[in-house]
Amino acid sequence: MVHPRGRPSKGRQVIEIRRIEDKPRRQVTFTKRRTGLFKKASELSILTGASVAVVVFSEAKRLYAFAEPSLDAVLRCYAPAPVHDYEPEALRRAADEAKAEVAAEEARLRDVAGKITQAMAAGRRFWWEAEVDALGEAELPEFVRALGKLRGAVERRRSDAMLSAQLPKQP
Amino acid sequence: MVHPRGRPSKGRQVIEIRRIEDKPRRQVTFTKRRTGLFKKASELSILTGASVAVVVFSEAKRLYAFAEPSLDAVLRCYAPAPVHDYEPEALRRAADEAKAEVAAEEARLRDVAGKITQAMAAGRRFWWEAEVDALGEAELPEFVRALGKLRGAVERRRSDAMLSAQLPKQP
DNA sequence: GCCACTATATATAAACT
DNA sequence: TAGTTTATATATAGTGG
Repeated sequence: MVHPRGRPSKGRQVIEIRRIEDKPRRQVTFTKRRTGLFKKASELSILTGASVAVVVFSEAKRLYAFAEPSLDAVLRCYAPAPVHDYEPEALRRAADEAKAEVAAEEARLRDVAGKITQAMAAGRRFWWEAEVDALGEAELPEFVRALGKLRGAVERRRSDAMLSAQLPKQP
Repeated sequence: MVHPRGRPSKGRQVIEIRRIEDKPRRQVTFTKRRTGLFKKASELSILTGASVAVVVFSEAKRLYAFAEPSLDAVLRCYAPAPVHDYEPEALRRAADEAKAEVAAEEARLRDVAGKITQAMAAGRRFWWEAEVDALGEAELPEFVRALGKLRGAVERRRSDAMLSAQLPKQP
């Protein structure tokens, strides 16, 4: 990089906040700012304990999403604490009760989730004017793949916890 | 503001990205960064034409949301073009009918939107997880049907009217 | 709790690879 | 088409009103 005369870069320039007409520039800006937005969302969640969800639907109809707390964080809340054999009967009974409570709450939340699913699917269609067929699996963007991986992690974590706790298995 | 000695401010300090334990500081940071996040989301949408939705739940269980395009913006897309006085009677009648239909659907859709918000609030830890399950389904929720109906009706009426009025092009 | 301020950390537009 | 660099615009931590 030789810049014998003049500056090596013009540095960041002011841009008006309105649609970027130049397509390549728009694409680059989309990528950079989407990354930045997700980072900010993550930091907000971590710093303040808020739950944050961000969904971005590009002009190219690609879906990107971020949500915190992550599945892992949620699991830490819901996974039963390891129960050791040497624990007193009273403690174990308490743990069992807590577990039942968790299971009930989980079921309730899943029910809500079902309703949310429908609403979100419908809402996405509405807000972003996606074509009906765009809702198909033509593209399984990174978000979906990531969630699939997380799901795997969920099950691993659960079975690990149960093994170490020597608890009877759950669905 | 008198600071005869020492700097008037320490300026922005580096902070680790982890939970802020001091409650008042956490609250202030939440407000500032939430504002910043929404601004970034807005800019991303405007600059690149992407659709963006951001939902934040504070620890205090308060809901903040941002969506672009907004419900209003989307409705503006579907609303029929303004009808001018010099337009033929047939066109104006069709446009009026379409407008009435739009108004009715709009009211209904607002109601659904409210439900979505509530559902998201209720299930904040699980909605994205639930969405994964929905991705394989080909079901058409009532919300989508309503939109399709609305759009179909508007377009049909517009083109019918255009034909009968023999107008050369759309606005 | 909400603005204003300042100094500084961070994000990013352009250029370039 | 994506990553790296540079200079600069923007966000924000800490402070006081």
